[in-house]
Amino acid sequence: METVTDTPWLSTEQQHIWRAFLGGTTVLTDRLDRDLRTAHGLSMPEYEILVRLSEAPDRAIRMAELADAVSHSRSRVTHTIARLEREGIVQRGNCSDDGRGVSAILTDHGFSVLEEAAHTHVRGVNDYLIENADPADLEALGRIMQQVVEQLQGKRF
Amino acid sequence: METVTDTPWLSTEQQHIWRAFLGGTTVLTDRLDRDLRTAHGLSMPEYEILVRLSEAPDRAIRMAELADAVSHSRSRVTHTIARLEREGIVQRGNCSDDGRGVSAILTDHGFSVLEEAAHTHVRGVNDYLIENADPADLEALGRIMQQVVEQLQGKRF
DNA sequence: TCTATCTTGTTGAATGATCAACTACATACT
DNA sequence: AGTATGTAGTTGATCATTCAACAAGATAGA
Repeated sequence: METVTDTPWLSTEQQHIWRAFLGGTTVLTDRLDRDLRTAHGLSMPEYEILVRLSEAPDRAIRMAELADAVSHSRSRVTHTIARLEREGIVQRGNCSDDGRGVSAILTDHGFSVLEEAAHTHVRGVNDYLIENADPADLEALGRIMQQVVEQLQGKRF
Repeated sequence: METVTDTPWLSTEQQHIWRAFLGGTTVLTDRLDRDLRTAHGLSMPEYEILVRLSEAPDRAIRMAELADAVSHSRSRVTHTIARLEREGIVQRGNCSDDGRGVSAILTDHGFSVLEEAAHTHVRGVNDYLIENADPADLEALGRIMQQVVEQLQGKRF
């Protein structure tokens, strides 16, 4: 007899979907990461950060806000920004309103690195994912992942 | 004028889908990984390996084959199996037919660890992903990711 | 004001992943 | 047989991520 605490095992079909998802995300992110690295010396998480900065007013975002935007820990963002700073791609600045605050700012050099990297990345997303998928299926993908984000975003436990 | 080498920039809608995908996979895998870690001391990549082993004849798979199955590098699998071996979850064995071959074998203890972890993992997949998605959308997800796997699988360059 | 508590961001150690170099066995060719 | 090339797996160094601990400023309440 079933109780509410029983584990709801996946159907065969659901297992196939889940494995395709796992395998697909792995090979896709690996490939996009590799393309960016070899052509521009940028990892995908780094690229994501630069994209956010490039879109922000003054190309600057506070560390905590940036961490939330890309769903990384604060510590991770600190380390990543430190690396990017060493390469002259971003710089740090203080916040006027909050004495604790630190902003990451995209430099001009960083912006041009990003502009070049964007070609590689967008071409990859297009070729590996979008090009081979039915547009209706892509919309379904968007709906599902949007739902996942809204459900889990920010919830650590 | 456009040429064949121009970068095909994404439409606004495609950008939304892509960002939802990135954010969704990040929070989903983070959450599933955290659940497994806190409850069973296993990472998700480790869990994936144990699942493959549990389904194989004699609960054993050769290192290279295992690496391919989970899309990890050989080196990574070597290190991961070394860790799992230290914990008594897998053990190594030689291949009868190939002098170079090494098999990873799931131990009885490893199997029972996996059995328990499976409850946590499957519940997570169900609650975070499957439960909140339209079944037709899930099928679309499966189609897309299957396509991605087939296109990129094994291609390093 | 004084205190307690929360938030921000950083630090350094420990863990895990990547990369290049290497050993050993297998396969193919002469 | 002998040689060359390919494949399996490991190793250790380097790099990135996580985690716990911390310092400093913000906020709220007595």
